[in-house]
Amino acid sequence: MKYSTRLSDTLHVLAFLVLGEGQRMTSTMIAESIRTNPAYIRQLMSALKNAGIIASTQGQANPRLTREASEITMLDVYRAVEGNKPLLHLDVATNPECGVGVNIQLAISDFYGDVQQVAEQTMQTITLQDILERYREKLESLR
Amino acid sequence: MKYSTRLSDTLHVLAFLVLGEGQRMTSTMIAESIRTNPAYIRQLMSALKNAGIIASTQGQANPRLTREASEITMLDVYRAVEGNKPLLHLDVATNPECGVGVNIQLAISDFYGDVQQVAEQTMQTITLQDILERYREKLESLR
DNA sequence: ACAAGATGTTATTATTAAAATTACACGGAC
DNA sequence: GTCCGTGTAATTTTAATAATAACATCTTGT
Repeated sequence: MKYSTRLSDTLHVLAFLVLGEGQRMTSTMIAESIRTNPAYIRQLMSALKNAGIIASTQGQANPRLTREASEITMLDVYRAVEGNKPLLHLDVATNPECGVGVNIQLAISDFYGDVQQVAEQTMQTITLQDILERYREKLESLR
Repeated sequence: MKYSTRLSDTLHVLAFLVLGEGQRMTSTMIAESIRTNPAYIRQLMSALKNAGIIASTQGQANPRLTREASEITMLDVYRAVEGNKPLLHLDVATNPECGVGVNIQLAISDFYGDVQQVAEQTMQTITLQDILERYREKLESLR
């Protein structure tokens, strides 16, 4: 399949909202920056809205954060647009008649849980504010 | 796309080799446990061989670990079969004429690197031995 | 020598999750 | 009421993966 870029794209949307503060951002404008289509952007924003991260009003372009950028973590965004999708994937199609196979996958599952946990802990320490600051540093380093 | 189960499948292969110690495992036998086909198993084992984790001889079924199970980490296996594939994926197709877009992805990239690093550090602490022990615990807890 | 059965490798096809696209109901502002 | 926007569902296209097929090559046993 394709790799999912939902987290990247959604962080991009959020950063764009902050950077364009004051302006009323339409899904079409945002889509142009990401080089995708407005419907996809609206899908991502719909997920953000369900998660309580942004607010918006139908018919009118005025999406806005519901809390400070420093209070929105990468994990919040991941959960909003990827749900509980894990980073590593078990093989759930092993031979059920092979007890070895089934139980090995169960054992592996435990350790994948450990990896998932540290990844999520780290994602929880990274905020939209951090990303915006890093963005500004990138801009400055170009001069 | 499909989710990659190469890491899970390859750990499965390695565990199977240890558990069936003494017996000469053919790719066909292993494939039956994982419910897949022998050619796929041979591809995974070829990657393990290139990484120096197992040894084998052509024409003859005698794959074997080249070092103790306690010396083979989940990260070793990941690198062998997935290379440098990251867990989180940037969107590299953003609009290059939008400086905002490009630089935001660069900023995000830095933080993905942090997540990747803690995930890999954790994978490095998990050994094949750990998985085998957990497997045995799973078996016992069934009684 | 040669047949059987295994590995090692490449090429092709099928599967599947994701993004792209299309369509349209609905809301708000002029 | 028209225009432009959001919200959402359905469909199509794209791309990464596993499945499959094909075959060269090696090892052992007879």
